[in-house]
Amino acid sequence: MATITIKDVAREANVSVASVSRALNGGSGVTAETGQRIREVASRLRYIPHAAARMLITRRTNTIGALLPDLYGEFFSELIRGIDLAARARGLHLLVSSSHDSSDDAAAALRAMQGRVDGMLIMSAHVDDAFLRANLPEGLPTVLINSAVKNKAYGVINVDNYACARAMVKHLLDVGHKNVAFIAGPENNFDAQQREKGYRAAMAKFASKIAPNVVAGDFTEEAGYRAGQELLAQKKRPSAVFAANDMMAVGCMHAFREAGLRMPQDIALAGFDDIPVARYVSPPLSTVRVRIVDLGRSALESVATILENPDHQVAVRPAFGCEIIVRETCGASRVAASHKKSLS
Amino acid sequence: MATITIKDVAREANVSVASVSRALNGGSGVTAETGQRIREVASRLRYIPHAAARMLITRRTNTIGALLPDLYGEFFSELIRGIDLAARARGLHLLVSSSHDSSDDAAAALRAMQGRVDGMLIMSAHVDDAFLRANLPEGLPTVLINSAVKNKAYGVINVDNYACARAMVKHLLDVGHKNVAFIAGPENNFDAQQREKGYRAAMAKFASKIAPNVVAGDFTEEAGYRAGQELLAQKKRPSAVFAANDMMAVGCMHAFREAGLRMPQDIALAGFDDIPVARYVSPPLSTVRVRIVDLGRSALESVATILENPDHQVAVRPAFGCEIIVRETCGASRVAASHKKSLS
DNA sequence: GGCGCGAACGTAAACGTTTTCATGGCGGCT
DNA sequence: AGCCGCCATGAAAACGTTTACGTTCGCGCC
Repeated sequence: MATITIKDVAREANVSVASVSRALNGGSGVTAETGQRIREVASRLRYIPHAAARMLITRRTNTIGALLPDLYGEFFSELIRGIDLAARARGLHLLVSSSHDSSDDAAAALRAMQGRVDGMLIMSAHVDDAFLRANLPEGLPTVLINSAVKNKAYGVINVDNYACARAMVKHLLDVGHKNVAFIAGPENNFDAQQREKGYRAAMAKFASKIAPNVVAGDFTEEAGYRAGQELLAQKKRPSAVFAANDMMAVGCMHAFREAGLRMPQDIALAGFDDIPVARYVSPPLSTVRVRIVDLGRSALESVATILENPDHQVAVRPAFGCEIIVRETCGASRVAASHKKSLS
Repeated sequence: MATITIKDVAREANVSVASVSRALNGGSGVTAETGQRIREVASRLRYIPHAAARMLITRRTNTIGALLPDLYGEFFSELIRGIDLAARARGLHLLVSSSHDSSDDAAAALRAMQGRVDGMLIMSAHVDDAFLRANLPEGLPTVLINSAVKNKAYGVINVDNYACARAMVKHLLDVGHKNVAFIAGPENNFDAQQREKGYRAAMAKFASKIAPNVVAGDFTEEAGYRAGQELLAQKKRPSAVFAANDMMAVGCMHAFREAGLRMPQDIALAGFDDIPVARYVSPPLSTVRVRIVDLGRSALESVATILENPDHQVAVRPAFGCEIIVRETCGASRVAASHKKSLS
């Protein structure tokens, strides 16, 4: 209970507190012999430096804050895992604040972290330039994850939604589908916007004769279900549907099956995210996978880099790649092989 | 850049630092008028108290640490969400350290948190009584999640795996299956042990003529697949199989389907956890659901309670209940209704 | 042998709060 | 009118480190 301080160690080892500090930190400035003795005493006494006192004088918390939105399960845990892994590798601590749903909520969470962190990792839909300027102390190293904000003051790491969506649409066209429709995500969602842009770009480039066919959605299974019904009701039913995320694809799948359609024979389907469920629906869903662990890891390394050399201008990390996961719903030829692989 | 301190506020408001401190914290001991003026100046100057300095003098970090193992995605994020929600409601911060796979790893993570937290939330397979005594400073409020450790010094919150497994087995017996087999989890896993005990208890009580039939597993899909094959190779094939978790149930399902068996007509199947995938496999998997968010929330409240009145003896919270989710694989009669409900 | 220099170590200031204690003023009671 | 006590306020100590700056000592070189 009686917390023991550096003074206790100093007294027990017959040295001054300064020497104890030197021995335990740098190690330079003390004899190898005394250093040894001090360390010995310290561990015998189970001395643990008072973190707050150290922070106070050092002006370093060795902690990074992570501000995350109310995230879908799988994505969240993978992201945290990546961040945490990288943080521990660098001896940094991780202060998290997740599941805030309003802008005010996020602002409060952000302010609460003030002074407890050396840098911030922020991922949130509510975050824009004004928000950051209002709630972030200037000079605090900050990296934005999946954000549309473009400001020299912040690092940004984004998934290359545009290129990935484009690639998936191209794939669908390549395997023979002409009339590819798209189920959009929430309007104000940056990921969703980029994916839609990717869809439109691919259509414009590789299927210029077909008009883009976009129906509304909001990333929920429910919306996917409705969008599926809407697409089936169209005069000219699309031959393939690309949903802006897997949840909507799953909902869409229900609508198709309800209508008695087989996939991919009657209609093809693809999603985005490769959530675990994608493998287990039947037929297994073709989708686009993002390496989320790497995203988190990279985000942390980025903020750590800024931390280490503040002069160094904020490096905008290259956007992250994804990979096309070919399962059964997209009607590609190499179905069997791909499916087996994805199960192993 | 120039961080502004309480002194700056004091000077600007023509008061002493003591008054500023009082005005910003308790509010008592200072005129309403001066208090107002001070708060005004503080917010104009965008003053934010230096957390470390406050911790140093207060000996309170207002932070609790969470030590978590390498957890399966869904479970992890739900748990964190619950913890985080409760923490923010109480104005506490959350320092997380996850995905450590060895005991040494966990010890290092634990030690690194020393002095940065007021209390700990620990969930890990590697944690036993000796480990805690060696790595945890005595007197640090600690709550263990899903742990077999019984020590008056720590709070413990467990899922009632035993009762839930027992209930599921009873359900399988109730709907007419006689010969219920069990696929076990890892031997050293506490959850797995409890679930197996629940299985054995239910069999002993409600199907005393049938010998328990347990095959080995380790919570992976792969193990479930092998266990499924093993069960099919038995002289007398079981009429129902209860897997210790959903992942193994899914693997088992693959084995059954590979053998041309239909579920539930030819053989029934049930899992544990209600991971999202359970709804999407076909046929949808009957399983046992645990309210993980509540588990996390409750764990945090528990440690916060200890924090607030240290005298109060550590309350061992009652174990958490679960619910039986009846879908299609268990062959119960009310399939349609239940399925519809679970999708809504 | 003295002088200077570097290494080992000690002293004390500084970090930004909270909190205890002292001080002064003001109002109410006798 | 005088005194007591309360309340707002200020001064200063304390929290446990790190680090700049002295001080001492030993050693090599002139």
